[in-house]
Amino acid sequence: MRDKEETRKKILEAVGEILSEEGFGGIGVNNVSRRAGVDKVLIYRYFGDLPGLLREFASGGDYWPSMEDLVEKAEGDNRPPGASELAVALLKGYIRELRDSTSAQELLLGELVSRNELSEASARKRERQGADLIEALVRSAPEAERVDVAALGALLSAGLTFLMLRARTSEAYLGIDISSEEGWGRIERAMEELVRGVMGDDKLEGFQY
Amino acid sequence: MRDKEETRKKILEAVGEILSEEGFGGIGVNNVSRRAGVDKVLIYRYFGDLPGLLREFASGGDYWPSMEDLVEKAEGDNRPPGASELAVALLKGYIRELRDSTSAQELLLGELVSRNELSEASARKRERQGADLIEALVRSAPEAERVDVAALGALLSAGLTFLMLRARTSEAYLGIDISSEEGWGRIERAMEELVRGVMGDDKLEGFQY
DNA sequence: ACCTCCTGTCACCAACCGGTGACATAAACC
DNA sequence: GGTTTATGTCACCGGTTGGTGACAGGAGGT
Repeated sequence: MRDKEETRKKILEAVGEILSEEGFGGIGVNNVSRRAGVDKVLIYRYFGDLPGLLREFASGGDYWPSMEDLVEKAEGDNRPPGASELAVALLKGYIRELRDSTSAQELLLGELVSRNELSEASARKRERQGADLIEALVRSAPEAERVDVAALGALLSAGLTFLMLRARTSEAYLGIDISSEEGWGRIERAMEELVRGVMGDDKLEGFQY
Repeated sequence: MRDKEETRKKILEAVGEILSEEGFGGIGVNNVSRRAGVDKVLIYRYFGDLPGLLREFASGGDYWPSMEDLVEKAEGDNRPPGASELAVALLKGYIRELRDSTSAQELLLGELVSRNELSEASARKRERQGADLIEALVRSAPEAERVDVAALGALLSAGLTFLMLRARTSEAYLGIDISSEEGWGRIERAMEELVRGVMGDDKLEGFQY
């Protein structure tokens, strides 16, 4: 009868380990309990069932880059420039952060393949963060009345996310080598061009003349 | 001792049915044989093992919209306009075709979640088709020297694909309602703006003045 | 008629899945 | 000290997975 909280922590940690090492498919009562060095019946006692465990993991996890991280990573040390630069920096920060976090990738993949389980909690959490981010971007973008910033952000971040997930099992996508830094450079540059083309300084320069 | 080819066909058809009705997760020797009304040992005799069956299904399937379909659906009845209009039309055709084909979605999802199985064959097939399409687009686009058309196409089609897969398990993404036609209208319009902003007629109009 | 070969049927395997009931044991309270 | 209560252990359940060996039966060749 040592430490209930300790055991709970070990179980939750095991979920994170499996997620980042074995992937979404490795999640299961038997595997989690084995990895945590704990009897699986404790999972049922402390979390109800497997979905309950995943729900708790998803709601309490720090597996996802916070909006503050992204903004910080995005702004760097120079003063806030135009909205297009901010958007580009945010998206770059997003994709770089995501490329480093295998558990975030697995979570994303899990949300894609099946609803119910851990999907809802983590999806809701990220949805809220993302919506905040978009809202902040809309506020700082004068062209928000002209273009649908939310839809643009959704489409571009979705594209980056898909290519990231895709890179896990495939080496190329439409001829782009998404397993190399060179390929990701092309992707980032294309993203930058797209953003600038729509809300970028091209048009601002035009207004200046 | 009736018809070996008939049995093979029934098995392959069962794979397709499961894919479109139960999803990628429903694929399995037992399930396939049950649905085909056939003993599962025949799967091993005729296809070696499960990966072999999936490989054969993926290589022989017509589950994927051909490039001709897309171009046809894209061009409609007016003469080929600018490259940006063609690109927009192609992407719209792609996403509409994909939204209708649940088996294509499942295949895509399967490629994302695990390599090896049916992923390689179908991925290679689509990769080839997609690369052809991009190549055709590059040829018809005078701005191909200025912008990386392949990277743009990859990013945008990836974004559309992700949102499509996402809509299967989630209702919203970054505040966009991806379960409604209204939300998809916003996505399509955003995509159109992005393409036009980079290789669009905005700039061409500018040149006319 | 006989023998061979191929198609199809059936029972079975070990390993896994999520989940449960019975029981030991150690701490906490009286 | 004795009793209660919560923590942890163990064996087991039915059902699923991918995969295999033995055998029936019908078609074709001789």
